[in-house]
Amino acid sequence: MLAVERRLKVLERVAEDQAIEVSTLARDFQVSEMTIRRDLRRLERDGFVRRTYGGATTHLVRTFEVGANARTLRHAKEKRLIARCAAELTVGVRSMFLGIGTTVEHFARLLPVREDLMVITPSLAVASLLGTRNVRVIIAGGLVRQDELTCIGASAVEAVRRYNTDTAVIGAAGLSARRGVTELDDRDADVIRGGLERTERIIVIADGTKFGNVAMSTVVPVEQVSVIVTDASADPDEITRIESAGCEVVVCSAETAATRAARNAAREIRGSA
Amino acid sequence: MLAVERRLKVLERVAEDQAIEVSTLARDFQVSEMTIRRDLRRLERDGFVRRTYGGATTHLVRTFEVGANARTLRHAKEKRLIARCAAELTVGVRSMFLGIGTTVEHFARLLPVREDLMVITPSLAVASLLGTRNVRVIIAGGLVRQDELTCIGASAVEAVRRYNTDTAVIGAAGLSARRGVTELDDRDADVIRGGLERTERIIVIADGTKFGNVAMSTVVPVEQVSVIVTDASADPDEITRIESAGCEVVVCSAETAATRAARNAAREIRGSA
DNA sequence: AGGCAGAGTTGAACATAATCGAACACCAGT
DNA sequence: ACTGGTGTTCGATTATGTTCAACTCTGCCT
Repeated sequence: MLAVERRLKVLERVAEDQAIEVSTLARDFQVSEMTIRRDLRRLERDGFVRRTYGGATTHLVRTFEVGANARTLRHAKEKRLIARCAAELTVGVRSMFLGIGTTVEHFARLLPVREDLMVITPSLAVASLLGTRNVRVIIAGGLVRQDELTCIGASAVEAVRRYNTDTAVIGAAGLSARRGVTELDDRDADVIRGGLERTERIIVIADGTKFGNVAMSTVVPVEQVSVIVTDASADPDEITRIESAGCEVVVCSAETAATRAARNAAREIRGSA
Repeated sequence: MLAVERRLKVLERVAEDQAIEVSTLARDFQVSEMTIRRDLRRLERDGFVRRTYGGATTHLVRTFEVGANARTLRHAKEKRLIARCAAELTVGVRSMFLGIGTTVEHFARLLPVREDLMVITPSLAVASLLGTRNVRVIIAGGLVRQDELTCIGASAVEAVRRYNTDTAVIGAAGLSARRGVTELDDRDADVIRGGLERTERIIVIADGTKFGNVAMSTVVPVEQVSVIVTDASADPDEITRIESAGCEVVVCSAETAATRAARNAAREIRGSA
């Protein structure tokens, strides 16, 4: 195989899988890992892929798939689990505000696509994810935050405040009964707060490690949150405190997800018959 | 077998397989590799194939079914060349409007990063590309067009019209003296037109295949365009017509790009010394 | 939390293999 | 003898593989 041909195929694989390992490519193309690294370096130089430790990801969709970076990888299993549970809570919702962060991105990936669904978000990653599928997406607009690729600033806040939504699904850097839902970046917090202004129901999705954390900016107190979806690793005491503040907490487990998946599959089969 | 006959068959093989090795051809035609190289060199000179290390590929690279990435790869070499030339025209520019399309994405990839640069764009891809680097990016906002991931609609138009820019760099689906810069989607055209409203200089980047094309929506007549950057494959007659309308046309060639690269390298070496 | 060890990954440097093109020799047909 | 095509040789270039010290990540231990 020609070198150029291989490079093209490597790019094809990266684009297909969103993220791929050097070792896998080396095995599949029957060349040394060093060669793959050189190919990837070249593709990166030309801006086609993004190099990561041990592999590469597509440039645009950096956060789409597990393996993109350490943060996305972290608790990916839990996040997917949570995202799947949360997706079931939004059946029938017509308009949604989606926040930012890897958990929300997982949610966006697992959201069943419906043509009549309208989504507004300040996250470029979420917008890209849903925009390529059959969902009407509105992106906030405004200044793009460098590391997270989220829209921030006055015009972003103004944009998200214009829309009335049935449900908002947001992530959280910290989650506690005392300080509520907190974010690390106050500019992000401003925008999310704006998105929550005209929504009927707030769903927070956060893995267990976020419980008890307090980040700098409070987005919303738990009293205003309808449901928090998390996994079994969440601190039970904090859950109790949050629940006593009047906020429902749903703890997902692998079994319930599996059960639900089976049920959904059965429903689909019935539906298509 | 006659030499001309063999050359024809070589071309056939290249077209058939998209990419093929010199060694394979030499074996199949029972001639030395040197002869095949001479054949390929000749075919390349005449524009039929593209020579690569160890073989040759079709000029149109490959037809991938990878969605957006396939399109990005088409004429990628020309687009990179054009993008690199255009990047040199924007040295010192402080604020820029960037349009949509793969050529503009290439431009965004190859744009030298400067912290004092401000970019406004309706393209999620461009925003993602530059947002991860050290550039201040403003994304238009509004409805996200499904297949292209561009911001469209009234609020997107409104957003891009708010900013004053030194230079606008846009692509084109079609480019002709009669109909000017044209786009396929009128909603995209509306947004781009908005972005051009408050700019001092309009640069159009388009590979040669766009010359003479007319797409549905006219974005801007050539009279208002400052510079068009293209490659050597552009129709010379159309270039003449456009130039007589008062618009400068820069035709990039690999040599000038190579020369420039060498010059830049020399400058860097001198600079770092 | 934080430090540490070990496994895995990286890129530089060097070695090897494949490929390239220039130059020259050869051959057939004119 | 001239021309166009071809094969061969050889130094230069390019691609690839290997080794190794440095680095990164992860999980374990405190």
